[in-house]
Amino acid sequence: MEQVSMEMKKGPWSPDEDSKLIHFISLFGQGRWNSLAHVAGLKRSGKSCRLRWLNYLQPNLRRGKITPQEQLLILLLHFRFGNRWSKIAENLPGRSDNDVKNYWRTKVQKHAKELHCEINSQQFRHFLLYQWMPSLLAQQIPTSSSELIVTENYSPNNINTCPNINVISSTDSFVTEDDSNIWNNLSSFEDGINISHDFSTPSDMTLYNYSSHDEDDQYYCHNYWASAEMLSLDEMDLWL
DNA sequence: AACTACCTCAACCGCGATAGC
DNA sequence: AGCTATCGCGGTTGAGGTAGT
Repeated sequence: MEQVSMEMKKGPWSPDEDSKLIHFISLFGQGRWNSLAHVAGLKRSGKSCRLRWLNYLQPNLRRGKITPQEQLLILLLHFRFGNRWSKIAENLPGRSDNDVKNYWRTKVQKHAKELHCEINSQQFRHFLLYQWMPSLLAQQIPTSSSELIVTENYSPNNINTCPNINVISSTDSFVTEDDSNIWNNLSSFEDGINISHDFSTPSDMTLYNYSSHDEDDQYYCHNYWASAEMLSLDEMDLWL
């Protein structure tokens, strides 16, 4: 049983508590959080110690705003995993499940509210797939043009299921180290989805192709062709 | 400068799963 | 097998910061 809550300190952690926790984790490692809190002389629950460590103190945590690449990945992975924040966070090095959850709540849910639609509705799903995600993608593409056009060329009726998809990330001219990491992380998808890089595409035109997956086990395929002047969107016309 | 609204994110809570006895 | 302790996850809250008026 957790220790009686009235004995426990709550609220923000002090620098002294942080350094105690860090010190004792360096001595004994993570886990056995209640014992750790006790031996460290912290008047905190084991739960509180664990949370403080995982979400704030552990090394290699990334600070600052969620990048467009990370946002895109969160949206993609949410199609795949739903509200399984820790699962999504596994694919975002340096981000905790709390970070992902906070992003979803403060940005995505807020946007759904502004659009007056349910977060899980087909309408909002289409907004994510055909407006938000292309715009995030566009932010990753170096462009000399100040004007970036996003066109929509799809029919909801053409959304097909697809059990086995190759996902081509981009040409080498656009692949940054971060991009590579993100798309490689996607290769951890199961169910036959894999990622590959296509370096044969002309350097002025990039094919972005990804799949998503909803709660009804439907796969959706999407292609983006992007150049410096234009980002066009087309629904992949395949059904296997 | 003061007030308000909004945003961010750290931290808490409840609950289910798991481990250990 | 059953009980208890602990862990981990997802949902939620609220303090503090910031932008707008």
